[in-house]
Amino acid sequence: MAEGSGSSGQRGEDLLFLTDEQLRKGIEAMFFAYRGFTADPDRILEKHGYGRAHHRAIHFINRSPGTTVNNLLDILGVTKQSLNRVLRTLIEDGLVESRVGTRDKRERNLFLTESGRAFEEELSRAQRARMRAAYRSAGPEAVAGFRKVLESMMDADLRRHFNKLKDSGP
Amino acid sequence: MAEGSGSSGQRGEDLLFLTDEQLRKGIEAMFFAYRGFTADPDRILEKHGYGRAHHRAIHFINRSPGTTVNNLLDILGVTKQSLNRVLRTLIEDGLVESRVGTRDKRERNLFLTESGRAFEEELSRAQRARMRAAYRSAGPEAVAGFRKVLESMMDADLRRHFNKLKDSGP
DNA sequence: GGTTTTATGTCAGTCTTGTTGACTTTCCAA
DNA sequence: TTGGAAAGTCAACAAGACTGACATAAAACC
Repeated sequence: MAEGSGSSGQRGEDLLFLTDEQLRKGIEAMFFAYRGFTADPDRILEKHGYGRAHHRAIHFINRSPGTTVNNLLDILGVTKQSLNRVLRTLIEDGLVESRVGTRDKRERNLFLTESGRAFEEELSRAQRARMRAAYRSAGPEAVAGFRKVLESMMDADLRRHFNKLKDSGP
Repeated sequence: MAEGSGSSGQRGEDLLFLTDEQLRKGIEAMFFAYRGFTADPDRILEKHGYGRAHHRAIHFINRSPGTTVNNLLDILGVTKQSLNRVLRTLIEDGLVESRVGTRDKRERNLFLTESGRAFEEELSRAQRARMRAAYRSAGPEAVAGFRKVLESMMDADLRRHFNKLKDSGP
C-alpha cells in the first residue's frame, strides 16, 4: 500500500528484490518457515510436558556447558524470573545440573546431565532433520545466502552472542 | 553430539554445509534472526496495547481483504477461540470490519478499516525497514537463497498458503 | 421438510510463559 | 566494615495459547 512500491526508487539496476512486495513476501516466508522450524521439537516437547522455553534453555546450555544464568538471560531475552521457573523444573527433573560458581559463588554454572543430553539429542535430531532437508533441497549457495540474510537481520547484541557460539567459521 | 558429525558421511563432495555443526548454527541463526524480525513491530504494538497475535491478524487481513475467519485460522494455526479474542478487540477498536458473506451468509468477510490500514502501514513499515536493510546488505543472490531455504523449511500446507499470497513470481 | 453439517461466536477453565516486586546471599569497594 | 551492586530465588499476576461444551444461523443433503 502507501505510495511508491520501491523503497528508494530503483535506479535502473535490478533493485527489484527490494520492492515492498518482495519485502512482504520475505516477511511472510519468515513467519511460515518459523512455524515449520519449531513444529517437530514442539511435538516432542509436548509428550514430555515441556514447552519451547525449556527447549531454548536446553539448547544453549548444551552449546555452552557451564554457562551462567545471566549469560543465558542475555541470549534468551527473557526475565530471570521467567528463566528461573524453567530451570527449576529442568533441575528437578534431573535434566540440568546447577553448580555454585568457583570464582564467584553468586553465580551458578549450568550443565546438562546425561539424561539432559539425551533429551537434547532427541530434540536436536528432529530439528536438524528438517533443516538438513531444507538445506539439501536448496543447495549450498542458497544456504550461504540464507545465513547471510539472517545474520543481517539480527540485532547487534544478539549477533555478538551468535558469533560467540561454536563454529562461526575460521 | 551423538556419534558422527556429518549427516550421511560426506562423500568427498562439498557436503560440509550439511554437517551437524552447520545445521546447529542454522538453527541458532533462525532463533536470533526471528527475535530481530519481531522486535520492531513488538515495540509499536505494545504502545497500543496489542500483541503479536493482533499483528498477524492485521497482516493477513490486509494481504487478503475479504478473507474468512476459517481461512485465517488455517493460515495462523491457532484455535478459533484464540483468534476470536483478537478479532473481537480489533473490531471493537475499529481497525477491522466484519461483513456477513454474500454467497454464504454463515461466513464473515474481514476487512481493514481506514485506521486499520494506517496501523498496518505503521507496523509493516518498521518490519520492512529491517528486512530491507538485511536484504540490501546481503545482496540479491543471498536473498534468493534465503527465500529458497525458508520455502523448503515450511510444512506443505503452509507453503500452499504462502504461494497463494500475492507476488509469488510469474 | 427434516436432519446433518458447516461457519462462526461465546463461556469457562487450564497451561505456558511472560511480567513486576520483594527478598536472600554474595561480592566488592569506599 | 558497611553499604551498594550483582546473582539468583520466591510469589503473585497478566497475556495469550489451549480444550471442551454449547448456541445460532445457514447451507447441504436426503
